Amino acid sequence: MLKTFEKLSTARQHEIIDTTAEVFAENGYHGTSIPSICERTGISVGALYKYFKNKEDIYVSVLQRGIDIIENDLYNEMPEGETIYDALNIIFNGLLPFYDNYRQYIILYIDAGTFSMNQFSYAITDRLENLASTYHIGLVDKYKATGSINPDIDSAYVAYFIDTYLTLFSYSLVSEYYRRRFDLFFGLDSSVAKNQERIEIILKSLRLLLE
Amino acid sequence: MLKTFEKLSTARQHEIIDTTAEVFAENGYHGTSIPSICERTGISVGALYKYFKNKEDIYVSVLQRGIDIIENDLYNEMPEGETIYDALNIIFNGLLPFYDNYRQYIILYIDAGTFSMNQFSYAITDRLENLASTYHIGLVDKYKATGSINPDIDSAYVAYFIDTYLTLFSYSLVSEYYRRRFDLFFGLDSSVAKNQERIEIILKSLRLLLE
Amino acid sequence: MLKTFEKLSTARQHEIIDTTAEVFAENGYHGTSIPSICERTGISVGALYKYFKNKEDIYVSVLQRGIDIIENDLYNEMPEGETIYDALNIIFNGLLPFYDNYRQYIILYIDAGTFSMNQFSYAITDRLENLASTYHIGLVDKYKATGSINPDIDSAYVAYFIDTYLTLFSYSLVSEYYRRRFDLFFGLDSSVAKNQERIEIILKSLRLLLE
Amino acid sequence: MLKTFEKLSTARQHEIIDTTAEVFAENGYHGTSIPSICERTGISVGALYKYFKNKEDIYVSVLQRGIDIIENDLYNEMPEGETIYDALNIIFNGLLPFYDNYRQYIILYIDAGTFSMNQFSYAITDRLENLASTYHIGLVDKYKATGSINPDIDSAYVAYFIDTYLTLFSYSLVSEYYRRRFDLFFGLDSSVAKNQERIEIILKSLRLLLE
DNA sequence: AATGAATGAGCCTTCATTCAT
DNA sequence: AATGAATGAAGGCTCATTCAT
Repeated sequence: MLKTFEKLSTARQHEIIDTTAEVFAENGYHGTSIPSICERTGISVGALYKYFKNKEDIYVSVLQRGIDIIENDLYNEMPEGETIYDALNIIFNGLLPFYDNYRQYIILYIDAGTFSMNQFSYAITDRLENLASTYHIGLVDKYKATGSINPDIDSAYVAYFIDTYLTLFSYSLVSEYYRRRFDLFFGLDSSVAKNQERIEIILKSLRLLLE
Repeated sequence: MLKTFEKLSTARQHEIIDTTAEVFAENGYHGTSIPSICERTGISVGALYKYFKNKEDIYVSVLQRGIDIIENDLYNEMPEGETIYDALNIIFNGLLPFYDNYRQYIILYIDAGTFSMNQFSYAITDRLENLASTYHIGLVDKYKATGSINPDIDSAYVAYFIDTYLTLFSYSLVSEYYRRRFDLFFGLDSSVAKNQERIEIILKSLRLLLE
Repeated sequence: MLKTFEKLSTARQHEIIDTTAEVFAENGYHGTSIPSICERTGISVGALYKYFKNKEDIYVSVLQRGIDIIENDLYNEMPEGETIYDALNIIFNGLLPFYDNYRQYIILYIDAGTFSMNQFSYAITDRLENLASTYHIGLVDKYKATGSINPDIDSAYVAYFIDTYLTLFSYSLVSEYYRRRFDLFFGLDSSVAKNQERIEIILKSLRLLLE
Repeated sequence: MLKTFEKLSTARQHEIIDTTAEVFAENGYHGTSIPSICERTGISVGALYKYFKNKEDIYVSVLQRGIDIIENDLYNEMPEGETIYDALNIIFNGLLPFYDNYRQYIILYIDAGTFSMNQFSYAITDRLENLASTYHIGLVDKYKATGSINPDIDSAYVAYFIDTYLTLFSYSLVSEYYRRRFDLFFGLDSSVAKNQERIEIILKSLRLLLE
């Protein structure tokens, strides 16, 4: 027999989880109360506890949904591009609409790296981390083949480099802290700088160091 | 009139704050209770509220102390080294003893990048972020002068690159999440890999991309 | 129109009530939840509330069934025996199989004597208490007639004496408390003593004081 | 350092526990809510949880106090009396003022025999049960010595007999159920019968069967 | 200056009961 | 007739903060 929650329409399930993710993103796990989730989702306390076992189960479900989204929206296909820089351009720009729709998941993704969230690392570790390393190493290998990157360099090094910049750029999209950190290095004024501008700097940086 | 807390000996002040930092690091801001701080520090509730205005004030004081330590222990002087790689070797290895003494502050430093901690950004932003960018740009400039790095490249790019790797390595010292992420890229087994090994990979990576 | 519950086969009705009685026996009235009853009986919440008005009604139905059983299984016929001691031997030993099948009702019978269950007294008082006194007074009168008991003693005194020992023995079958109390008086080791042994002590006791 | 509760005056401690005992007696363990205890004792929830670890701890403390009282008020000294019947007369009548002051503890004492309270038997078993058996066996032995009771009968049998009648009389003082059971046997009208009358019947009963 | 007892709002969770399907 | 999703009050317990001593 299906779990109660799984009997809801997929759209409704997503709506509930995405909204809940927002609340967790805004306040953190411990800072989020069950009533506040109920209020935002329009679900009664009783119903919520029919849907999920407890607060931890709610959080894990949110994290799983986040990974699903990242998997489907970000890592589903390799971008087409003449050189790896074209490809990276597409990837970085692709983050912007993702950010518009699902910024809460980027936030939770940062939270997941936090020490006090270690108890949840089991819930994301297996799937998410593999995803990024596999994807980026694949990307590098692909462009090694087309000659736009030096084939003598171990792909892992390049892939880690790219992933790192991508990760910190994602962080900067939602965290004032990471945004200021970036802007400070490159002399940008955080209150007016545009993400487009930041992407250009990053791409230039990648090019500079990879070529 | 002096704040009550400041009348304590400096050593006692540090002892209290460092211990409190541990508790916050372990449980996060919302997950930390005042009674748990009192228990760990051996201070009575009444005294704690004489020392600090409220929970938020305690947290801010902890963050300030963290920056003091980082400033004094990590960024106080440029390492001596023939090439920039020698210098970086010293810097990365210098993190290990720092980690032994003050890992709680690294954890709090990660927490600070979290969205739900944005309310505390003001308390660290001004000092800490400047510190890192100034230091690393200075470092790069210094070694540009000695010729061990290409003077045509804008120092900001190199400095950001170095700072990024340093930051993520710090994170990996305390966060399972970041540790696994790194290990996954480079095919290390997280349960046995040593930090020394990770530092070598990072230094090789820096060298590879900078030379 | 018949109550919905009464349209079920008698066997099914008994099955449901006996199982529900188990749950109430294990956890007490307030400690028993409707969902736990549904789970154990395999009945849906909706159905349960079609069968019974509310939790109180369920409990009362269980108590009524308990009295039915006691009436039919324990007090339906006088035991045949040469002397009253033979008869009592049969009665006490008859409790053991009853206990195997319906221990939950003995438990509920103890609960019923509890102050906080006074609200349910009405549901059992009228039938159950009369049953025991009538039966035991009848028993005594019968054996007075056969000469195995002194006819000058008021039957009520003897009957109450017998009923008391029978009641406390029943209690000891299900309650650790009453079992230990008995064993302590007679120097038995609760962890190994057998019910057969206890019955013998009781019968000896009755004989000693009645003869 | 003393527990917070133990810093209160003994009178206040007793006041709190005795009142709490009343609430538990009226509603049973599961039927009693923490707020209801707070309301009746005039203590705040926070204070209550400073005094006691949790609900179970409160209950156990109440049980312990009950045993203290029983020990000091009921079993502290052997009654003086020419024959054992004089002594028993004193004992049974001694229950009446005890009942006036501490009826709640008699109720809890009944509850303790309940199956769903088995989890608490550890808290009373060791002290209370020994108390009664030791006392009554001692009583019987004493009067065997003075010749008012047949010295050939094993004291345990007589003591258990006495204790049983005493126990059920106590029960009848607080439980409608046990009161009616007694009255039914002896043809009393529960609505008008006096305890004095019941004591006389019991004493006559003891005399009848012991002599 | 220091203590820790006291408060009661708020936490997570479960409950008896209703009602649309 | 039967299901089980939904409700929200109430459960036990912890918390940040105050204040009398």
